Amino acid sequence: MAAYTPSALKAELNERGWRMTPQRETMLKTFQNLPEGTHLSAEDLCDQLDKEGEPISLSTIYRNLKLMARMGILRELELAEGQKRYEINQPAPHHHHHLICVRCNKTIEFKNDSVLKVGAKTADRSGYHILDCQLLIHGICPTCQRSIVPI
Amino acid sequence: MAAYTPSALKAELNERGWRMTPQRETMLKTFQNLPEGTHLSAEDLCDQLDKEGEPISLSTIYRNLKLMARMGILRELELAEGQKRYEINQPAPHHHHHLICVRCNKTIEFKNDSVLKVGAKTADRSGYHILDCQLLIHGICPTCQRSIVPI
DNA sequence: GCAGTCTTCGGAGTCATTCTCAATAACAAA
DNA sequence: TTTGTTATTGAGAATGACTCCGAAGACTGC
Ligand SMILES: [Mn+2]
Ligand SMILES: [Mn+2]
Ligand SMILES: [Zn+2]
Ligand SMILES: [Zn+2]
Repeated sequence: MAAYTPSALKAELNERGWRMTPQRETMLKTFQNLPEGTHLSAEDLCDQLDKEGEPISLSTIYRNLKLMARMGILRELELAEGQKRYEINQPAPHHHHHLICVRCNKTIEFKNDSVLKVGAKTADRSGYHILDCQLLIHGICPTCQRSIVPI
Repeated sequence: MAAYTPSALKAELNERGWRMTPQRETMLKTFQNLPEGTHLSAEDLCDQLDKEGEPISLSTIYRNLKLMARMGILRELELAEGQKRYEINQPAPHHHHHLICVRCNKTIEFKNDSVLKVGAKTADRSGYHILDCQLLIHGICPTCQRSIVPI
């Protein structure tokens, strides 16, 4: 749950016998420069990097998304149906949670420090090294409540 | 976020122009009678119903799991990799959250009313009709912290 | 530099989930 | 109770997000 510089990432990778690569640095920088509220899928990221002239193969993207999520650099989100989305894992002042409409997937981000504290305390009590803490609220948004469309 | 009887389920289904079926009643009862801490995948449920002599086709199970989750009767959980798991959505005294090890998927359930209140308040403030509220903590469990196995 | 091995790439493969459609059966109205 | 309408089921096919594979490339430590 800390912000990473490329060299901090390299240090942590090497410490575990892994290697820094241009692809990993590109992915880190891309996520760090994303506007708040952006949640990228693997394909989204692949397309965006293509457009920016720094293409990375889809397999590499999948591999490194999972790696960086398990290192606590990225958070893995299950917001919409069918595919995982990722965002940078920011510490306290930027850390946030998600409120999602199950019908139209409209997503609202919100912050709450007390939830974050509950998360830290709970993980600690069980001896877990915490990587991410997200409150997920599913509901039906005002628009969808009014709509006649079922489900 | 309320407990359902078969007739309450039928009433709510009919209200929307949908129908009560033996399959839906069987699924509801099965989830209600599950021991606490049980998280079933679609295939788990299919296998269990086969053994109990009340088989339901896998397509029907998938269809109704999603339906019941969107009605707020079941909660859809993304605990392990690769498949969704479901449990009954209990109100306040039984409602709980999950702490998960990203390496071995060991899962601990815990209760916290203040988080539940934050969830209700947040949904309300945005006009969302709340269906589920789950705090998801990802971390590394004590055993996996000690293990030499990477990632 | 060099050896060792971690990583990348592209394509093939996997499998959870969704789709299709004919047959069935709730539901509501008569 | 009977009947018409149409939601639902079941079996298998199809989809697609994701993983695996193997050869080629490239970090790291020595
Ligand atoms: Mn977000
Ligand atoms: Mn649970
Ligand atoms: Zn909506
Ligand atoms: Zn573990």
